[in-house]
Amino acid sequence: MQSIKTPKTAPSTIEELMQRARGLAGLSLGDLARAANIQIPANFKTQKGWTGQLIELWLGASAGSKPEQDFPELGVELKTLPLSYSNKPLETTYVCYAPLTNNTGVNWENSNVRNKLQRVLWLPVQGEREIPPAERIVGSPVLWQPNSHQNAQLQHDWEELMDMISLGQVERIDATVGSYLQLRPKAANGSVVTEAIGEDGQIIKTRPRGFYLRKNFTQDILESAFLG
DNA sequence: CGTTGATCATGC
DNA sequence: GCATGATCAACG
Repeated sequence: MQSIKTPKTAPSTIEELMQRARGLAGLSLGDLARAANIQIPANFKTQKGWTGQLIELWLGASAGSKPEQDFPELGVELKTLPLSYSNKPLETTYVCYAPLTNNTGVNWENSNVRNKLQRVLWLPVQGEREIPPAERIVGSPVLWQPNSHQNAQLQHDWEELMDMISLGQVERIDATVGSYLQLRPKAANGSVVTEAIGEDGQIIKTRPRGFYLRKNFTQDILESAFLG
């Protein structure tokens, strides 16, 4: 393995970001972890976000739990994407928390979903569970922006879901609603609750929800990128 | 076997 | 509890 090192600063241009990302392609997560002196888990049962955090380190993303893009100055969100042997996504992609109350004035244009998805750097990684994390190979990065059709469908899904949330139907939303986006529980465990709007407009307690991208959608994104 | 709902680690 | 990074695993 060559003498590559983790960057100490964020990339100042998208081209610099892409060069860093392309430099990771073909390397294993074990290569990257060892070079950064990071312990490698045998599986992800207790460290589900390990890959994403490792790649963030290697690309110089600003760590933190702020609800904004990974590279705010570049307007780029970073997402790792676990792929099967046939190069299809093995998991859905988390986008952001879903606001369940105080949504007056929130629209698609100023939504967190749109902000996050305006420009995404996808970094595919082998994801089959039988491949130990250390041996999983990083793929070629894909810089994506939604085309007009994708943007329209995302907006449609977002509006449908947010309408249901605002109309007190959050408990009637399951993961089948939405064609690109879906809404699913997002919490440390089942005892975590937050406020939402109930059927009669009253405040209720419910499990926090997050927006996710369906696998079929992220698969389309990858295929389009590699078909040119 | 694919999807939905549940869950894990971390920082504040 | 919120928000980041996601994958796990029970179930239909």
